[in-house]
This record gives sequence, C-alpha cells and structure tokens, in this order.
Amino acid sequence: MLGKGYEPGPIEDKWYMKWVEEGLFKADPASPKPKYSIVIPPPNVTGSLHVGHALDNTLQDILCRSKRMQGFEVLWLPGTDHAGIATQNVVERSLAKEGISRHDLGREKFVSRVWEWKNEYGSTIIRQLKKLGASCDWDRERFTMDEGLSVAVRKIFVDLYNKGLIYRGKYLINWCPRCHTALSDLEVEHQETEGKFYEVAYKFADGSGDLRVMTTRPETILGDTAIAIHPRDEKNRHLIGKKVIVPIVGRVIPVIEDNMVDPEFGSGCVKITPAHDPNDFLVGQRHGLEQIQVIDDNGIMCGEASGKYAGMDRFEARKAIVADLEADGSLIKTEDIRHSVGECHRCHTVIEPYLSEQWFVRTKPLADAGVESVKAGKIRFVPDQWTGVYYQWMENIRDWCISRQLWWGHRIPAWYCDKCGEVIVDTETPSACPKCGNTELRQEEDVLDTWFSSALWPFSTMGWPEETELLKKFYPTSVLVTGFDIIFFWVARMIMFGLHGMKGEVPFHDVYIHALVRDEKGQKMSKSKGNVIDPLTIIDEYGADALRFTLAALTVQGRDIFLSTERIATYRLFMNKLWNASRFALMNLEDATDGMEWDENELSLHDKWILNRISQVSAEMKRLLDGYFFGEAARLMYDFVWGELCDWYLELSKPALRGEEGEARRKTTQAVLLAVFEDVLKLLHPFIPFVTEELWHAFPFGKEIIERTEWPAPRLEKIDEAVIRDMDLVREVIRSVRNLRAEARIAPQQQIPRAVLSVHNDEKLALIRSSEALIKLLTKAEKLEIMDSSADKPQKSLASVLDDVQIYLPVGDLLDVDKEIQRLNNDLSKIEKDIEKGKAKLANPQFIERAPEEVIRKEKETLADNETKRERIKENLSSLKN
RNA sequence: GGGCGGAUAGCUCAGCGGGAGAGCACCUGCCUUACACGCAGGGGGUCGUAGGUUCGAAACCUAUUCCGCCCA
Repeated sequence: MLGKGYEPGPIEDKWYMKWVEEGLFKADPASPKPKYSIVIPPPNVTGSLHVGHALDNTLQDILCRSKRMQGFEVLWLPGTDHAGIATQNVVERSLAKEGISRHDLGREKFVSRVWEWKNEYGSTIIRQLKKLGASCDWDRERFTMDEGLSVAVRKIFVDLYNKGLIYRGKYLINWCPRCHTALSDLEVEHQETEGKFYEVAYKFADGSGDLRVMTTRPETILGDTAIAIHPRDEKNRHLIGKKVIVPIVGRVIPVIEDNMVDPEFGSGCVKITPAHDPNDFLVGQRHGLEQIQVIDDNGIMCGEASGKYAGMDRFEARKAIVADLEADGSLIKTEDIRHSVGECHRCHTVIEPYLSEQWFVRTKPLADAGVESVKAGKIRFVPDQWTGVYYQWMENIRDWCISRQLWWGHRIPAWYCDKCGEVIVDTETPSACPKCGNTELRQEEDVLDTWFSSALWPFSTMGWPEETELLKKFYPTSVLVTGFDIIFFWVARMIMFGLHGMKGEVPFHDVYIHALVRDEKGQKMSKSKGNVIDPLTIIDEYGADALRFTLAALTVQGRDIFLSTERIATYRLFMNKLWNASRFALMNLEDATDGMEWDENELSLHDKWILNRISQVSAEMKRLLDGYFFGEAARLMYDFVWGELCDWYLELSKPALRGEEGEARRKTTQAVLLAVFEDVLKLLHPFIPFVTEELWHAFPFGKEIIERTEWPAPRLEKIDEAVIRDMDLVREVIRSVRNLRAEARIAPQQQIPRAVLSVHNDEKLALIRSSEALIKLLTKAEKLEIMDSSADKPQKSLASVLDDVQIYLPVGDLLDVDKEIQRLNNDLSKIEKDIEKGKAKLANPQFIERAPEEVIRKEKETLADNETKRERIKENLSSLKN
C-alpha cells in the first residue's frame, strides 16, 4: 500500500536506474517501427544545468516518451559541446591558480590539460540531465571534439573550400583584445552606452581654414587616411579634392567623395580610418586608401603612426589625445551621446575592429538554399512567428568569420608551404607540398568557431561521413527543440550545413522554439543578480516531476516563462493529489484484477460521464502534443484530474465502492476506476515519469514499464454528449444546494433534513429522480423531496433558481428574511440585465437576418430561460415577503 | 532606424468572432476514514487607449501609448 504522502526522493533514482537497465532509452536502427528522432542541443561541456536546460530537455523528453508509447522507434541523441572560448577560459583560470599561463605550457600540453579537465568535470551536466529524467540514448553520447566528429569537420571544411565557399583573406574583423581572438558578428553584443562625441577641426593644407569632423573614437585619428563627403552634399561638395592636415599627426590626407556618408549627420564630413572601422574599411577599399594600423591585438597603441602614444592602452590614449587636441585648439566641442558599443559576448570587453588574416564562409549561396527549404515547407518553425525572424537574418546574412585564435578547438586543416606560398587544404595531413615538393609544411594555427562543428551536429553525431545505419534510419531528425536565442548561431547554420553535407536533405522537419525562463519579475536569471533558480536544488526539494510539470504547464507558445519557487510548490501539490487519488483508488481495488470489465447495464451516470470525459481528454492530449501545445496539455491533465476525477468522480463512486449499491455495482465501479487511472497515468507519464511509474506498478495493470505500454486510445468510440450534459445538470444542482447551505451557515459535515426540488421539465425530472442518491450524498441531505410544480413553496426556505429546476432549502427559524430578500434581489437584477441584453439583440432586425440560425435559436432559448427564472425569483421573493 | 512579441481579476497568465476564465493571493466555514500538500463556499475585471470592420469584437483591421526582445 502507498504511503500517506508523496515523497519524490526515494523513487526517482530507483526508476531511472531501472529504465536504463531495461534499455528503455536505446534506439534500434534495425527496428521496423517508424522513426522519431531528436538530437539534443549540446550543452557546453563546462556548463551545469540551469532552468533553461531543464525546460529545453523536459520538452524533448515529453516528446520522446510520448512517441515511444505511440509506437515509434525513438532516438534521442545526447552529447556536449566543446565550447572553445568558455572551456579554454576555465582551464586557463585553473592554470592561473598554479601561477602559469597556457603559453608557459605550450599548445600541445595545454590541449592535453583541457582534455584532462574535460574527462574529469565534463560529465557534470550529463549527470544532471539524468536527474531530470531525460530519456536519452546514453550509449550514443557524443562530444563535438570526438574523433568521428573531427573527421566530419575536416570533411565539410575541405568540401566547402574546394567549392569556393570557404576562403581566407585579410579583412577587418571583430577582435576581442581580452580573449585574443576573432569573433563572428553574432558574438558581438551591442550595448547602449553613455559616451562622448568630439568635434575636431582639420585644417586645410592650403591654409584656407578648416573643416569639422565628429568622432566617438579620437584615438583613431592617428590612423586617418582621408576625409569623406557625400557627392551630393551641396554644402560641402566644393571641399572634395582639397587636402587637410590630420591634427596632432600632421599627415596630409585627401578629401574624397563617398556615398556611405550621411550628409545630414553632423557636419557632413567623416574621418576615414580604414584599419579601425568597418565602414571606413570599405570606403578605403573603394578608394585604394592606405590602411594604417595604430592599435594592436591587445588594444594597445602601436606602430610608427601612433607616435608618442605608442604603448598606451586605447582608452588611455583617447584621454591623452583629447587633452592634446584641446591644447592645440583642434577640439571644438564635446557632447554627451548614447551610442551602441560592441562588446565580446563572453567577457564584455569592448570589441576592437582589427585588420587580420582570417578564414570565412561565403554564406550567401548556403543561406539561399536554407531559405528555400523553409519556403518549400521542408522545415517548419513552431510557433511560426520565428519564420520571419529566420528569413530576415538569412536574407541579410554576411560572410561568417570562422577562424579563432584559440588552442582549444578543431584546428583548421590548412597547411602553408613557406617555400612557394602554396596553401594546402586537405582532410589528411599532407607530407609534402604538391607544387614544389617541400616537406617543411606549417599547419594553420587557428581553430574553428565552435559553432562550425555544432552546425554538423545532426548528422556528424550519427556517423557522417560514413553511411551508417543510424543515419539511414534516423536522419533527418523529427524536430529540433531549442530557445530563440540561438536561431542564428545554431539553427540557421545547421540548416545551411545540413543541406550542403546531406545532399539537400534538411537536418530536421520541425523547429520548436521555446521561451526563455525568467524570474518571477520577468528578469533574466543571472548569478550576479542572485535570482537564479537552480534546478538541482529544486529537484532535491520538490522532485524532478514537480519541476518538469511546472515548466511544461508554464510553456505557452510565444511567451517567456516567469518562474518562481511558489509556482513549483503549487504544482508539487498536484503530485501529491495524484498520489492520494491513486491511494484512494488502490484502497478500493484490493480484489480487482487487470482486464476486468464493466457491465454496461451497471454503469451509472457518473461512470458513463467519466468514461466519456477520459475519452475526450485522450483525444485532446494527442492533438495538443502533436501541435507542441505543452502548456495546454499539462493544464488539461491538471484540470481533469483535480477538477473532475477527484472532485466529482471519486466522491460519487464512494458508495458503490463501499458495496452500498450491491456487488455488481462495486465490480463495475472498480473496472471503471481501473480504466480511468490506467489512462490518466499513461497520459501524464511523459510529463511526470517518476511518480507515474511508481503509481503504475501499484495497480493491477502495472505489470511492465509504463512506457512499454501503448498510448491510450479513447475508451469510447463515440462521445455521448447527452451524458455529459446530464452530469453537468446534476453537478449544477449539487453546487446550488451547497451554496444555499453555505448561505445558511450550515457546517459542512452537518446533515440537513431535506432539500426540496421543483422541476419543470419531464426529462430533467427523470434525470434528477435517478440521480437522487448522488445529490443526497454530495449535499449531505437526508431527504430529497421532489415537489409537485403546482404545490406551494416550502415555508422558511432559501431558494435558488436554475433552468427548469428550483431548489429550496428549508431552514426554519434560521432564516434571515432581510438577507435572503437582498440576495434574491441581487439575482433578480442580474437576470434582468441579461434579459434586456437578449431582448435588444433579438429586436435587431439585422441580427435576425444575418446571424446564423443556431445563434438565434440559442439566444431565444436563453431569453426564455431567463424570463422563466425571473418569474420564479419573483415568486420566491413574494412568498418571502408574506 | 527596421522587425517581432506583450498589455485580460491584487500577482502570474489561459482564452483569440457569438453568454469574461484558471492558479496563486484574499474572505467565510470545515481535520467529513485518499489527500489540511486537503474540502466546501465567496468577493474581485468599462479585457492598455482611440477609431474602424461586423447583426455581434477581449478576440479581426488601423492608429496610438507603455513594456520586453532581436537586428542595423
């Protein structure tokens, strides 16, 4: 027998071990069953589980578990990402504690230290996913630096290079002076920042005065090689062709024309620093300007041109230069300005545009194919609002800088021959230069952007470029579940590389994009704010099921999740409710057997009702899960179990289960109870696998692992709407009597001698007569009198009026006449308002003419019902006043 | 500057063309042999603002304000 309260702790580890032992999560490529596959968004190997992971993986787990029950061969492929910069940083920090830098170790030793670190700490997040209940096929766990994945990386790199889709060149890229590497455009975060806007005078070389330039970066003046003006700038065009002298530096530079300049902005004259500004770089290319580098890879002023500022930090140099400009009268004025400044997304150091040799992916052709596959419906975003976001980015995509000046990562498979200058790109290390035979080749030092290998994840993890059974069976994957923050970083790139590598086959059919999890105030969770909810702590305190159910229930398409421990505590109560409902059922099922059937003739109204309802719920759950409506699905189960099964069915079934209605009724009730609990546990299992598995095995039907059983089909082929309507009326009557009891302040456990009903409809009369026992049971009435509609109302009663049914609760001298009159008057004025509204509607000829017949009929019915109600309330009032 | 999302009960949110809903919080009464991690009952909202479409709008369209996010 179950314990009195639900305790998650002891059961979770037990069942998880059992599932693994049983091989429940294993995917068999040889299975004849239809496939369902998901690759996990690989968490950073340095990471530990945060609520975002918990949500992402809960949703994937719900899909996988329900699909297994629906007869699919499910592959959920897990793994981790080597996370270049992040992991290198972690290991560098631990080296720093020993007082050494990676340079002291050298590349080879450093990389082996990272591997040591990975082997020791890299499985933290995997263990945590298991605590959450994730049903991944752990035997197939992969890592983006695995040998197999490295082969895939080299293969696709060489392929793209040979097709001209990867190239190397000297360009201005985003450089993080702290991480000491190039970054892609996506890895730069733009922050609105308070800054200064300096107006600087550049004197004309011919001594004819000066022109004015606005800049936020005066330190780059040292690298200026031109002043640009828009060719149609009426005010300034006469200056084009003149020469100016760069302040401080004294270099003479030309005034040129270029369309890039916005003539409306500032003075209309723009200083051009091709080596330190992305726009200026382009202008410089167009005009063949010299690229003078004055800031180095550490953010330090450098080179001949930096003169006396050489060796200063870029921000110190800015101050010094401003002071010097001011001293020589070149600084005209300084304004405050809010402008957006690019920061490194990892360390928030201000990005320096930096001129250097890098490798790039020519993205345009790949992006075009990616857009095409979505337009053709081969890939679908859910919710579909993200499709537009995807298009917009893909259609304006820029080339992707993929080289990183790190040591931890996939080293670019390119070799340089220093004798003849040949560049060799190959999957295998070349032994000699194919052009000049030189055997002294130098491998490229740079590694690839981590996202380069992540982009191959859906097929590299399945063994590509080998044609494995796994790929044949499970590629393309069914769905990708992830957050919107990595649509560009990851989703778009997987689509591009998937289409390219897998010969036009998409990596996944659906992309389900879920929200970000925020704190209860809607703020992003962060360690510095101290508002982080740690899923492991939550699991310890409330259980993994409670966490999972909460996350699922709060998941609504297209909206962020505001999570708080209070909400988890609330859903934790639901686990207890389910536990106790099962406990109650089991107490009454001791002699029940699996597969026992109910006798159609012994089914009561509430039996039929709950069978109809569970059938509707089963069908609805299938629809909701197929449409990724996780929140609706979870809430449907919550409402059904708590609000219908527990509040009504279990209460109503008690007399039959006690044997008060005879053995046949008891047996039939047991059979219904079994059926309903069997379905409920199955439907809830994907959401809350642990508690449902534990409960499942306590029931007679619980012979094997719940997930090895079939997803419930509706119990009834056809829903009997009449049964549901009838039950609704009975519930309405019971609620009304309870309401009157509360009005009369009758204590809940106190029996009332009688309730009196007056029923004005023969069918309803029959229904109420046959449900008399139920009504008496739940209203604690000793007697239910059904009075002749022509008879006088019972004296000294509280009254309530439903459609066709009037309810009286004789309370004798307890009756507070004034209070009751007031209550009835309230009811009356409400009804009268409704009647007015209804009348006005029906008096409108256009309504009669244009509204559907069904609506008009309903409106008429409602009006008639309301009018009857009004009369009855009035009668009740007048009998009170006498 | 461009784009997206949100605004509904005190709080968090469902509903997205035909009678305003849930959970939490609040109030009242109850330990009624599944559950006080509970039961029963109750109060509370001109559905951001202004127009429009419609017989009918919280829902559809337009404008507008505020909040959040993404891109430049």
